[in-house]
Amino acid sequence: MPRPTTPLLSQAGIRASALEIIDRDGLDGLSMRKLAAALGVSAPALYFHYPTKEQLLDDVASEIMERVDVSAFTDGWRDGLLAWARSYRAALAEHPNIVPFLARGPGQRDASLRRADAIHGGLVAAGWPPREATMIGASTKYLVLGAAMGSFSRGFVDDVQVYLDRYPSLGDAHRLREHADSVDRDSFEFALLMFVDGLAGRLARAVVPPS
Amino acid sequence: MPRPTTPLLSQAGIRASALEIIDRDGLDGLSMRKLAAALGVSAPALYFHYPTKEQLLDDVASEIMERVDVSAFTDGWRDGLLAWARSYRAALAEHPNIVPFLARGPGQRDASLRRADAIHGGLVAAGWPPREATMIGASTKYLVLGAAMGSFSRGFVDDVQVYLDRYPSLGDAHRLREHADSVDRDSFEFALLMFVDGLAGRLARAVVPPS
DNA sequence: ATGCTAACTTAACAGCGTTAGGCAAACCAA
DNA sequence: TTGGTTTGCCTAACGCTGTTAAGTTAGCAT
Repeated sequence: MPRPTTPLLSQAGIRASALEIIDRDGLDGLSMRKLAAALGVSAPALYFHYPTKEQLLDDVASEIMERVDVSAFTDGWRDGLLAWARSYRAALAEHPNIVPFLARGPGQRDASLRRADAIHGGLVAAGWPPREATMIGASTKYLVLGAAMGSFSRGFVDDVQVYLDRYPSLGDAHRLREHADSVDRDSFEFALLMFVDGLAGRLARAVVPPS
Repeated sequence: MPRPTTPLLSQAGIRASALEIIDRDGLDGLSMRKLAAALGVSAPALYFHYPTKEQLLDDVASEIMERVDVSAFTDGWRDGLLAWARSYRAALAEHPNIVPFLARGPGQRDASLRRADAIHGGLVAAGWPPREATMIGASTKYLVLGAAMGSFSRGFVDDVQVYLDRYPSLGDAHRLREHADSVDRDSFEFALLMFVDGLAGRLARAVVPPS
C-alpha cells in the first residue's frame, strides 16, 4: 500500500489517539506501535508527522495545558490565583496519566511563557514585588503538580491509612479508595487556601508596616 | 565462571551502584546491563539479588527517604513541620534524578507509614483535628514533591524567564541557570512559610473564635 | 510524458527488562 | 570422606521498545 489517495494520518488525529491510549493504558502503555495500530497504520508512518515520541507527547501536553485559565487576574490577585490553580489542577485531573510527563518541563516554550507572563503580570499589577510574584507563580505550580502527582498516580494513601488506623470504625476496605480520593481533593483545596491566606497576611503586613 | 569463592554482589552494593548511575546519568540512564557492567557482572546476575528493577528502585528510594527527619514535632507543630519539609526537600535535592520515580508512590509501605504516623501524631498532639492533620501532611508532601520536580528536573525556568524578560539588565545568559536555581530554592522556602503562616492563622481562629 | 515529492509499506538495528538452561564451587548430611 | 543440593554466576534468547533505511506508488508540477 503506497501513498494513499487521501492521507490516513494527521497530527491532530495522532495526538487524539495518543491521549486516548494514555488515558486508558497509562503513560507507559503508549508505544508507537500500539498507537500506529490504533490508527490502522504501521509504526514508522507516524514519523512522517512527528519526528519523535517526545515531540508528540510535548504537543499532547501543550494541548492539555491550553485549557488552563490565567485570565481571572482582572478580579484581583486572590481570585486570579485561585482560578488559575483550580483550573490547572482540573486540567491535569482530566488526564492524570500524563502528569508524570508533564511534570518534567514545559512543552511549547512560547505558550507556557505566555501563561507565565499573564500570571506574573497579574500579580505585579496587584501590588506584588516582581521577585515575589515569580515565587508565588512557582509555589502555586509546585502545589498543583505535587497534588497531581500525589493524587493521580497510585499510592500516597499512607496519610489516609494512618488516619483510618486511628479511627478504624470509619473504614471498610472498599471505602478506602474513595476516601483517599476525597482526602486528596480536599487537601489540595486546603493547601491552596492556607497558602493564599499566608500571602494575604504578608501583603497586608507589607502595605501597613508594623508599628 | 561458576560460583565464586566470595560473592561478587550484594543488595547494598547493587543499590549503591544503581544510585551512582542514576545521579550521574539520570533515571533513564540506568539499565540493568549498564548497572551489571559497572559491577563487573552480567545482567541476569542481578536477578539473584533483586527480583525486578522496580523492586531495586523501590529500595534505593527507601534508602533516600530514611534520611528525612520527622522527629522535630516535639518542638511544636510549626517547627516540626518546617524541619520535616526542609529535610524532605534536602533529601530529594541530594539525588534529584530519582525524584520522578519517587513521586509515583511510597516504596516500603511500613517505613513510609511510620513516617506518616509520626507526622500525623505530632500534628494531632499539637491540637490539630485529625482530618486537618491528614490534609496538612498531604499538603506539605505536595509542596515538597512539586518543588522537587520543578526544580531538579530540567525546565520550569519559565517564570524566571519572564522575570528576566521584564528586567533584562539582570541577566547574562550564563547567570540565568544559577538565577533559576536560586529562585527555585527561595520559592520553596517562600511557599512553605506562606503555607505555615496560613495554618497558624487558621489554628488561632479555631482556638479563639471570632467575636 | 517525466521527474519529484508525499505518504505509506516491510525489514531491520540497537537497546531494554527478563527468563531459560548450563556449570562449577560451596555448603550440608550421612 | 562422600554425595547431593543449593548458590551464584554465565551465555543465549524472547519479546518489547524507539527509530532508521529502503522500497513502492499516488499525486502534482513542468
